[in-house]
Amino acid sequence: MGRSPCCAKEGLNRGAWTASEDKILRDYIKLHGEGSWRNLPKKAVLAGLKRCGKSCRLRWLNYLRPDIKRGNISHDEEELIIRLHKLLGNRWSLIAGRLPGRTDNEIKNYWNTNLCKKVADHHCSKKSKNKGKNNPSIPKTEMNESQVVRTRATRYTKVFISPQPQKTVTTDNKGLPIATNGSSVKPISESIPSPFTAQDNNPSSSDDDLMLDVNMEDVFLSDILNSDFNAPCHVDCSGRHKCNDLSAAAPDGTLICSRDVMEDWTVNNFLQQNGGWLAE
DNA sequence: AATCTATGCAACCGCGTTTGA
DNA sequence: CTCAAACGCGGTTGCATAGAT
Repeated sequence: MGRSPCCAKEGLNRGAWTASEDKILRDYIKLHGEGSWRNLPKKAVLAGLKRCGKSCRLRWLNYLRPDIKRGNISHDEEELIIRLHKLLGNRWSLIAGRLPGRTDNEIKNYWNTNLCKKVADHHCSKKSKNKGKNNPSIPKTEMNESQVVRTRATRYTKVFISPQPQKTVTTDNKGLPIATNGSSVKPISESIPSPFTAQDNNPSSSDDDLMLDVNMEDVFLSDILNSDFNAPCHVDCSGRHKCNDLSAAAPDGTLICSRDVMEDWTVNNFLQQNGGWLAE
C-alpha cells in the first residue's frame, strides 16, 4: 500500500527555513499547540507557510521548541551520551530523552561527527580512523564492526511478563536512577522478570505468545553493562546460540530475545531493580 | 587568491508503528 | 478485523563554512 509522499504537493517550500517561516510556525503553534502536523499546513498556509507537516514537525522539534538547549555539549553530557549509546545503540530519541533540551537529531549529529571517532579511536586504535562514507575501500561489514549494533528491531507487543512487585528506586531530578554506592551486582536470575529465566521452547504454545527462549541464569548485570557491545558477545544467551547483540534468532526463526524487550527491561526495569545506573 | 577537502549541521527520505474510522 | 492515514524514528543527503594546499 503506497503512501503518498508527505512533501510531494507542489508549491510547498523545501530546504532551509527562513526567519519568516520560523515566525509563522512559532506563532501558529503558540496559538494552536503541537500536534496534527498533517493539518497544520492547511491552516498555516493562510499565514503564508508553505511547508509540509513533516517538515514543520521536524523544524519545531529540532529547532524552534522553546526548551531546546543550544550550544556546546558539555563534558558531562558527552559522557552520558557515550554511556547511553553503549547501552541503547542508535536509539537517538531514547538517548535524547535522557538529555533535557537536546534533540535526537542533535545527538545523532554530534555522535556521528565527534563521538563516533572518539569511541572508535579509544576502542580500536588499530582500525582505520576514516569515516566510512569517505572511505569506500573499507568493507561495510568491517565498518559495522567498529560501529554500534544496528538497533532497528521488530517490536513485539505481546510479551508475557509475570507480575513482580516493583522495588522502589531512588531517582534524580531527571528521573534517572541514582547509582547506589558500591551496589553489588546480582545475578540476572534474581532481578529480572521470569520470561528471562528458562522457558520451555514449546512449539505447542499459543502462536501469539512470544517465547523468550532465554536462559540467562548465569548472566550477570556486569557482564552486560561492562561488555563491549561492539565485540562478539561471550554471553551465551540461550544455551544454544552465542548472540552478538543481545538479540538473536535461531536458525529456525525462533526469537531468542528482542532488542526492545532487552532495552525496556534494561533501562526501565533491570537497572532500577539493581538500583544502579551503569553500576560497576 | 583560488581551489580542494573535511567537517558540522539542518533537512529530507523511507520505513515501522500506532491510531482510528 | 482491516486498512489507510498519521506519527515518529533512524539513516542519509546536501549545503555552508573552515581549514589545508
